[in-house]
Order: sequence, then structure tokens, then C-alpha cells
Amino acid sequence: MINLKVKSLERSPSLPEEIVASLTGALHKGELRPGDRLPSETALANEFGVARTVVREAISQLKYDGVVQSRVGVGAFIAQPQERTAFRISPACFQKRRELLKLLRLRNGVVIEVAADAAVARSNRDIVRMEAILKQMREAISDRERGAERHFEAERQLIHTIAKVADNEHALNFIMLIDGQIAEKLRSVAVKNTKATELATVAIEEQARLVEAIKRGDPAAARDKAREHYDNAAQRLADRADLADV
Amino acid sequence: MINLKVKSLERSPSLPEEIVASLTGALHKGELRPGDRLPSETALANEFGVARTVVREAISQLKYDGVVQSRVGVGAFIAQPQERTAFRISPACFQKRRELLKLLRLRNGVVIEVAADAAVARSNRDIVRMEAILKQMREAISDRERGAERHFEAERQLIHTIAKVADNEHALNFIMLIDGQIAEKLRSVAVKNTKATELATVAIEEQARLVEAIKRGDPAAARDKAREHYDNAAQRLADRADLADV
DNA sequence: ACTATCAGGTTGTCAGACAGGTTGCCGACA
DNA sequence: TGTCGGCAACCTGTCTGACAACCTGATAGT
Repeated sequence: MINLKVKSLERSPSLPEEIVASLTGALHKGELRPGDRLPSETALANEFGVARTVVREAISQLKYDGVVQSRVGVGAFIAQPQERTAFRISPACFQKRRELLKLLRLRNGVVIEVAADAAVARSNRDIVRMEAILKQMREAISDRERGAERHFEAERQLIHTIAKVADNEHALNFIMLIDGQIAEKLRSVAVKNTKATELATVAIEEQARLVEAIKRGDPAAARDKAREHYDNAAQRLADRADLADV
Repeated sequence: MINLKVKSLERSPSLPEEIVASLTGALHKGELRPGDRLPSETALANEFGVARTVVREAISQLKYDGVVQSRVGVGAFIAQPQERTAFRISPACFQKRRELLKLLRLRNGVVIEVAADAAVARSNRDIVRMEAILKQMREAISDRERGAERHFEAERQLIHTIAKVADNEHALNFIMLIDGQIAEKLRSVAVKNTKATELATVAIEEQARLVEAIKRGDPAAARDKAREHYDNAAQRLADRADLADV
């Protein structure tokens, strides 16, 4: 009777997490608006039936994002939207096809910019590294077992390399955030794509053209090729049947 | 003796904030690496000379970002970079010219994408709204007193409108995050620009061309015009003398 | 009418406690 | 010697109560 944690993946949310979700939900539904004062910590503790320490942990998370600000002796208030200090995405967005496409549009905008920068800043060693990654992609095609996984990983490596070549750490962080969440979601659903290999071949050639443009040191071409590949890749991803239609 | 809170702006950081800063600093310097186990909460409390609740609030913030993960009975661990769930920027980045330019490149990549989307999704009412914002910009020029401020606000409005037209809430959030932080920094330094009005005139015409492209429903042109304006604006901002050179 | 004072509420921090969970050691047993 | 069971130590998550610093609004006194 080996249950090997099918259940443990859907980990039970902690108490502070639930309170954060409740508060952000109220904020999103408009029940809580910028400038409003939150109930006092003791009041919230009573309302949720938890200790004040739990409420404090929840509020401290919201403060960390600049969603609420608190003043000693007065209370905690919902901050103005422009006061936010972090960008974060609800995991639910990665399930809905429309939302996923919008997120990918964001990501691709960033990727395209750094691709152009990379075309300016690239060194010979960078080119060697990128071409090695392309080679890994090509090899992954013939791996019937873990080919998709290896290809996915190589794509990730290529973007990371491009961002590093462009010397833009923030872009790398941003791209990794979105890619990480997408990968998380893809892992949790069945990863089956009948036309995988032929799509992969197309994708690799697109990326090869991108690397070529970077190698030539042509920012405009790099932009074009990056747009071509990553917009296509976004569409291919969104076309997958395992995403909910909304 | 009216001191009107010159000091209170540089608010003293709270204890949990300091611990977060210390831990993220250690992470950034490589003293703490993904997979490492953090000292236990009591150990950290002793080390920092604070109560465990303070340490817990700090760690709860890091958990919220997916920077650390904790397991009952075991401890707290530094998560893998791809496990992050939030994008956040150190305020220091907005002071250094190089970093600021990189952040603006990010932002502009996103803006350019949504501008193209807006050119597809725009309605007549959207156009009216955008042209009204352009008009406000032109009027702001003759306001010698608060002209710069009004112009800045109108620019912000235009971007927000474009993002809303493109129906991309995430892009709006992302742009607002970066703009908000930049505005925060600009407010704290002297805002003086001798050539302000002539630069503003140029900027307004750039944006007018962008709105025109959106009005025509031409995504490619919208992209070009958006790139032209926002790249120029980034350069103009970075040219300001009140930024540290690094 | 104006001002000084004060009581009550609120956040920030501290100290201690306990439940539930995990790890690793250590001894019993085969 | 090798294996297994149990136990002690430790860790996180939560709860409780307390106190200092602070702000607000009412109250009382002038």
C-alpha cells in the first residue's frame, strides 16, 4: 500500500496563507479598497478564530508586497496600487488559456528586448555556449523517453544564456518567474503531445535563426527572430489540449 | 520649530525587515545557497537578539516569495531559483543609472507588446480617451508651476490606458510596479530639468504618433512608435544628472 | 473657546508553552 | 553482524498573555 504522496502535492495551506488569500480576495473583489483600514489584529484574530501571531504573519506578508501599510497606534491600511513593491501572479492564471497567453505576451516582450541587447553584447564564447545548447536540443529529439523534458530544459537554458549575455539580471529573474510557474503547471498535468517531435524540429530551427542573428550582431534581426520563435512557442503552448478554456 | 518630518521619511526599518534584508543579503552574496538549511528559528532569534515571533515574520515573508520553504519538524530551506513566486526589485537599483536603464528596458519590452495589442483591440471610445490624455499633456506645458508633475501623471495615464485597452491586467501591474518605484525615487531627488519644456514637446509628439498608430489599428506601427518613444524617454530619464553613475 | 490631560485602542515586541512532525541514535533482538 | 523498534531531541506551527510606544478622541479644567 504505497501511496507515494499523491495527496501531499496539494499541501494544506497554512493559517497565515488562508488569511492572506482571504484578504487579497476581498481586495480583488473590491470589498477592500486603497485607503481602507483593516480591522485590528485582535479583531481579525477573533474573526478567523486564530491567534494574533497568525494574523501578524499574514499582514506582514502583505506589507512585504506593499499591499498594506501599518502605523503604530493607528492601524493597517490598504496601500495605493502604485505603492506595490512586488509583481506576483496567481497560480490560477496559468491554467486558463487566455490568461496564460497574456502572461506569455509579457514574458516575450522582455525576451525580445534582451535578445536585441544580447546581439550587441555577445562574445565569441557566448555564441559557442548558445550553439551547444542548440545541439542539445537536436539530440533531445531522438530521445523517445525524456526528449520532451530535455528539450524543455534546453529551451530554458537558451533564454537564460541570452539574458545573461545581455547582462540583465532583472530580466532573467522575471523570465524565470514566469517560466518556473508554467513548468510547475505543466508538470502537474499530463505532458503528452502527439506531434511533439515535428513541432520540436520547427522550434529548434526558429531558435537557430535567433542565435544566428545574435551571432551576426544584428539587434533588429534578433528582435524579429525572437518574436517569431517565442510568439509561435506561446501559441503552440496555448494550443495544448490540457488547458482550460476561458 | 516646525520640523515637518524630514526625518520620518527615512523610516527606521522594523526588526523583521532587517532580518529579511540580512538573509536576502546573505543569499545574494552566495553565503546562502539553494538547498541550504536555515538555522532554526530559535537559533536565528538568539543570533539577532530578537524574539522568535520576529524571526517567524521575516521567514514568512521569504516564504511568501518562494525564496524559502519550510517543513514541519525539519527546518526551513532556501528554495531553487525557479521556485520563486514573485518579482521584486531592490530600491537601490533605481538610483544607479545602469540598473535603471536595464529596468526600463524590461518595462519597455512589455509596453511595446501591449501597445501592439491595443492597436488590435482599440475601440472608438479608447481613442477618445487617449487623445484627451494627449491634450492634457499639451496643456501641461504652459503650466510653469506644476507642469512637470502634470505631464508625468498624464504619461502614466496614457500607459495605463493602453494596457487596459489591450486588456492585460498583468502588464498593467508590472508597469505600475516599475513606474511607481521610479516615481518614488524621482520624488526624493531634486526634480529640475532646464530643458524640460522642449523635451516635453518632443515626447508629446512621439506619443501622438503612437496613439495615431493605435487609432489606425496598425500593430506593427504601434510597436515601432512605442519603441521610439519609450526608448527615447528612458534615455532622457537616464541622462538626468541626479542619478548616480555606476 | 481653548488647552492640557487622560483613557482606550493599536501595532511592535517579548517570553513561554504545547502539539504534531521528523530525524537520528541506540539498544534489543534475531 | 545486521536489522528493526522505540525513544529522545529538535523543529515548525500555533496559542496565550504581557508590556512598551504610539495615536486618537473625549473629557475636564481654565
